[in-house]
Amino acid sequence: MFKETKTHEVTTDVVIFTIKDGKLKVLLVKRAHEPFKGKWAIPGGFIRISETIDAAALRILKEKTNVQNIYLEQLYTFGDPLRHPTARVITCAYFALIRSDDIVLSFEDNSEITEVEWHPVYELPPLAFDHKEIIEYSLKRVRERLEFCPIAFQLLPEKFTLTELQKSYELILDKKLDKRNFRKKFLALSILKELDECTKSGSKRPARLYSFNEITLNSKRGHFFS
Amino acid sequence: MFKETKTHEVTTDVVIFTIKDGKLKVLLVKRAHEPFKGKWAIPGGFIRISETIDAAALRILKEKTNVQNIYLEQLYTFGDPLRHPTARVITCAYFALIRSDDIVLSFEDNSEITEVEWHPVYELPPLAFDHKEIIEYSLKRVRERLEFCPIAFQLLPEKFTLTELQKSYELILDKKLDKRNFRKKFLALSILKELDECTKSGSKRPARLYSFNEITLNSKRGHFFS
DNA sequence: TTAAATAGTGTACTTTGTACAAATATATTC
DNA sequence: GAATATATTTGTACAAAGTACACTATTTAA
Repeated sequence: MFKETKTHEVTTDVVIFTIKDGKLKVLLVKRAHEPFKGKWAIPGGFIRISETIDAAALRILKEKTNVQNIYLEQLYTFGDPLRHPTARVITCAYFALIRSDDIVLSFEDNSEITEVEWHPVYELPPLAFDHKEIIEYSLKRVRERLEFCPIAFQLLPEKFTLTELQKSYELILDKKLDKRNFRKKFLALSILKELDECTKSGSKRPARLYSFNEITLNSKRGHFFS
Repeated sequence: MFKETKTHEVTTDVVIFTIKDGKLKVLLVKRAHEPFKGKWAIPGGFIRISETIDAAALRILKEKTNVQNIYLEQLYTFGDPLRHPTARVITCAYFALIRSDDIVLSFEDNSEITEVEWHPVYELPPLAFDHKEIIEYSLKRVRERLEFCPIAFQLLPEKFTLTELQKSYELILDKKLDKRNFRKKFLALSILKELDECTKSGSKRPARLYSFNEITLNSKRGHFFS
């Protein structure tokens, strides 16, 4: 069925989420070579022999987006012997949340890849390997996190309106939320700092701007205050 | 610092919990060889080239305890380059919950190990590698699962009293719970089947026996009804 | 029969979540 | 500058879930 190799190869793949053009999107790269040449895939690469897995995931992230200091959490390790058609490759998957503003996607002269692009997570193209499963699982995890911890702020600019915050929740949970209840809950949490500024009205009534108070995140679990 | 190898080695280690003698315990094995010769460790082994990671974890579990069909969940993948003193070994850790009755621990003529024993999780000996961290993290995970899903039944015999059930929660959470509230909550969940039997009074007033209704567990997340 | 041990039970209060509709502030346009 | 369109903002009543808390009942053993 597949070529036996002496050892496993170990990679890390990173599902990178952002909100862009009013949609929840993931970063995909188009593969230059077989297997799955020309297919879209989530960015990934081999873990180097002297680097931690976290460091490898961060390196992959940085190669493609040039961002650091963002929410990055280990998701799950996928190791079906048949997930790669020609070798035994175990991948330790991560997911990340970033703000898409001022991010310039890049290849870094990487001949492995012919394109890098944001794709709406609810309208994905056919994907290489088991990457569809990995994205679905990371979406599930992000939703779970959202229940306990306002990680959505990783997707928002420094200053944001309550409507923008709610919109990010709705995009991730893929359902409408009640405006009054959403505000009540968030204001009760006292993790929002009400600013003296308002939107300079791109349209209609200006909205109050908020920022997040400092939050200590434990990336291994994603709870408040570790 | 450590010998460079061409590739990573990939293992799986399994934290196996049980309740025995009124204590929450984990299964440890004593290592026969270096590194960490003579030190206690959680059972583990290399993932074979054609087996899934789940299958490898299950194999390790079966080698030591001869049980199957129990709750086994992937925990986290630990990959610090310094976690193993002489090689680069990435380990995909799992945890399992089993009933300790009628379990015969075994080596299977394994020269890697000189002893197999249950150890109270709150009084651990010095452990090999990063196994202390792995056990601590799995304890944290078991506690999280307990909030959503009655996985504690994996630790109990087929028929049990509410006091026994509560005791298992108290051992895992490491705190006392209120008897009335505990009972109210569980009976409201309607996942318990009240039996017509009582304990044949090993002591004092006999207690009603219960069993669990069939529950569909999704081991990747551990929620009710997948 | 009495004492000791464990099993079993209910109520008031607090907190959290949910359903739901009207008034307000600005920009645009006529 | 008046009217209109659009997005912002606000509160209350009800339901559900969690928490604190103390006494009675049944059995065994002395």
